[in-house]
Amino acid sequence: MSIQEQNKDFFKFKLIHKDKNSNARAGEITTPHGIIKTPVFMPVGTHGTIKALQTKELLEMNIEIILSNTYHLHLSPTSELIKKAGGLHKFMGWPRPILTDSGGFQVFSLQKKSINEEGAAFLDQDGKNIMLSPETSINIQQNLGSDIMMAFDECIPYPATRNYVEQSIKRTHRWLDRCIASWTNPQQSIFGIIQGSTYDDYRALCVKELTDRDLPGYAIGGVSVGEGPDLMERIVSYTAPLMPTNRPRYVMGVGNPEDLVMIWDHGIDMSDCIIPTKFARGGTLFTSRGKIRIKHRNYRRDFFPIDPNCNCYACKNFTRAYIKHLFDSNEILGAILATTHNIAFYKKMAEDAREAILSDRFVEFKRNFLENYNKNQSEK
RNA sequence: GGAGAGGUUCCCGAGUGGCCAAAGGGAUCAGACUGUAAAUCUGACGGCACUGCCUUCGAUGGUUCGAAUCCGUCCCUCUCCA
Repeated sequence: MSIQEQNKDFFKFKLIHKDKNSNARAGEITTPHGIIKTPVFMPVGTHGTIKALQTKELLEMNIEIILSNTYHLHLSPTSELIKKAGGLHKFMGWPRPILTDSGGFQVFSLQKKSINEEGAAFLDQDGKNIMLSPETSINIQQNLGSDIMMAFDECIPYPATRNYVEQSIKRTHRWLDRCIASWTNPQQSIFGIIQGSTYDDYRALCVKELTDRDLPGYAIGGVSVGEGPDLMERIVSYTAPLMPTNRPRYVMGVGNPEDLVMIWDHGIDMSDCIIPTKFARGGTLFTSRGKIRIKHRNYRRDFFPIDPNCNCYACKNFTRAYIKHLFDSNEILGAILATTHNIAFYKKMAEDAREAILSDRFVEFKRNFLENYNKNQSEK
């Protein structure tokens, strides 16, 4: 019996509506910790916290699901400790759904590592050896108690040769079977990850291999690894239609606001990205008129909110001049308000997209969004 | 009044004869960031007709092929003793 069949009492995806003029779709995911309306953007909380935000603020913003990370929580404080604390939800005071990445991205992003059939070996900052395998990754994620676990994969760097990609995806599929074999808790779903780099046939092969396993959800991985926006869209637009319509489709690690409307257009339901939180801490804020760099001199006497069209706490109560001042003074509240706004902006985007899809206006929504979003840039 | 220490590019602060337009911080300005080793990182930061030239290391006058660096004089700060 497949994982999907075994955990269908705990995990459901309902496709509510498909936009008539695009591939965009609106749905609903039911998990043990609550319902997620799609399309959804998942803020990233690698270390068990969305940097600069309190969980109560995320709840107030109606964030429905967050992402956390196997690798980092394994290093510290360890998944055993979190299990003792009652699981990650309880440990971090987050009652809603959590998706955990498997550590597969760290196989791509961290410098000191090696990969073999067994798994991936990392050298951590203290020079300690860290081994992550399909079994340890799933075991850690089960200790964390996330609602959605990601299969342990190799996120293939760009560019990659056909030969490398072929060897890598075969190994990732063997790893997937080992992940499935390690799975014990029907309340936790496992999503498989489609790799294949920029090669259509390998992407298609991965979709087939994964759907043969009948998993509760499927993700497109190995994008936003340096291939650029055009290739990313090509991969997503080719791969998404091959994916089952009755399962959530997740694009990992994406992206900019432009990327989000792009992937939604191609029928993607879920995505996550560090951009809104990380950019916020660097002073880049997203608005309906494009990005602004709040540290720039011209915001010194700007007494308007970050985005006049935004209803977030930061925009309702503070001016650009004040937030610039906080950044200039290196005050932590600057990062807090900036992150609050960026997360609210992404949340509103997803809500607006969903509303548009439900009334078959996604194409118009996307056009209007991009037109406004690019205005700022062209005015400069 | 006496003894001592010191004045360096926006600020702090290295530099005691050439490799010095002058280390390193800070500030400032700009950029980057896509399943987070990031409240981080990178670049610019005297001027210009810019593989070179000009101005700059308290002021001024010297020594020297060559001075922020050595010498004279002056101005100013700080510490201690009266």
